[in-house]
Amino acid sequence: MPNDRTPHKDAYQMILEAIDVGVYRPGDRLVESELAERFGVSRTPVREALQRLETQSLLARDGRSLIVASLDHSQLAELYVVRSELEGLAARLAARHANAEEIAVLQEMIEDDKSLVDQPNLLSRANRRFHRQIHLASHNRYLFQQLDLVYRSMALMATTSLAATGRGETALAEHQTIVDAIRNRDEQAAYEALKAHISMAFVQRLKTDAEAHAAQ
Amino acid sequence: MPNDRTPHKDAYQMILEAIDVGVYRPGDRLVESELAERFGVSRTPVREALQRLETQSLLARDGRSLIVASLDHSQLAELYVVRSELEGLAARLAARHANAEEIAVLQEMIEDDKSLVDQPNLLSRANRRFHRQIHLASHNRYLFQQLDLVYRSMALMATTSLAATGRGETALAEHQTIVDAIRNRDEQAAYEALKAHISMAFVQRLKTDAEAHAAQ
DNA sequence: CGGTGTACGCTTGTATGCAAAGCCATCGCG
DNA sequence: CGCGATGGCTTTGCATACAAGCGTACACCG
Repeated sequence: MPNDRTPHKDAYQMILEAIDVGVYRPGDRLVESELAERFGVSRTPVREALQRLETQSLLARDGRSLIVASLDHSQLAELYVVRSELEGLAARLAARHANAEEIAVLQEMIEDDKSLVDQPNLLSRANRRFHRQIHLASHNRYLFQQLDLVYRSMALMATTSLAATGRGETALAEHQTIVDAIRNRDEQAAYEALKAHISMAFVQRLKTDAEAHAAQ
Repeated sequence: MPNDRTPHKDAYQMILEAIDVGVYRPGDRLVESELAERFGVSRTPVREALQRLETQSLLARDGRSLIVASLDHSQLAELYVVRSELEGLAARLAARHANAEEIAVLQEMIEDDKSLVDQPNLLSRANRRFHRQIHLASHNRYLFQQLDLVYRSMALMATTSLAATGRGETALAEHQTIVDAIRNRDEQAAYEALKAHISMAFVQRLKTDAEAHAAQ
């Protein structure tokens, strides 16, 4: 366990990270006293963290206790529909509202990320940063918040879909298309480019999941 | 001790309702011990409820304490942009996925609501039910959840925009247009009709707020 | 007279104890 | 031999006690 002696960021952050990293996987049961001991705090902050995670649908109730939520196929599809629309909206608004500095940052991110195409995990993190920057550039805090929720739910998916060979390069090219559209203030093009990007990611995920399922 | 007879639904529900009804108004500070006494429970469940409400942005931090969040003009505008897009998506998906029974319910709601046009408060509740039914008819639980969040935030707006004279009738006519589009499986028409409906509601709200502001 | 420091009180954050409710296992009876 | 009921253990939910931080007000000193 990394940073154990750190002045306890927050029970919430720690549990969230544990789920994100995969210490706890969908379906696992979370016991308050167990988590309390693991993180060296009492049950109270753990309880509060668990309830917050429950309201965000990262945890679900199984009888009386809480388990890590899991996404079945239809839930995955539903999530992508919502994500697609929200990301599209973010792109549209970013094309309308982003300032020159924000666009510059987006462009720099693409340049920087080119060196990461062979490291799926790092690329995945960079990818999140890129999308997050677009969300911010929309200058709409509700949209940002809703997209944050979507990304939290995506933490329940085990693997990154960027691990597939060639996906990294393709994704970066798509990112470039999106940034170009934003720079040109072409809202419709930005909207469509981002929706297409998400669609590609979804296709990739379905393929990856199918392979993982076949491998079992 | 007020409200002692209620079989303690939940601290969460009770505080939410108190905000909804207007017992606590935007900007009001919420003190744990005070709420605990008012609702006849200890601080622990109150704390948990407050944190849940905070994650939903109904409460905001002011230094160390929590206050009821308030919506300034730009936040209102941002919220409506997101709401508009999500409701539009819900209409589109409802046109695609709603079954005959759900459409029948929507139609019945319109008929029933015709008797309420002169009672803004009742009409407001009925209006929520109608929209909620569309959200359900989308058969997308993430969309439903996100829209639920949006409606929670709207609880921070004091008055209903349906109180304006004639707005009730107009709104019901718009509802009919939406249901017709859904019945005809015309996704684009449903999308546009709902977006137009939300746009009208937004215009009405801006007018209402302007009047309220002038009256001060 | 004004500014700064200190002390007190209010409020939040955390820990722990206690009660109630499931769940599982085992035992008894059909 | 199987099914059901009962008892104990595990775990959650709530209450309360305790500690720590922040703001404020008052007093003292410059």
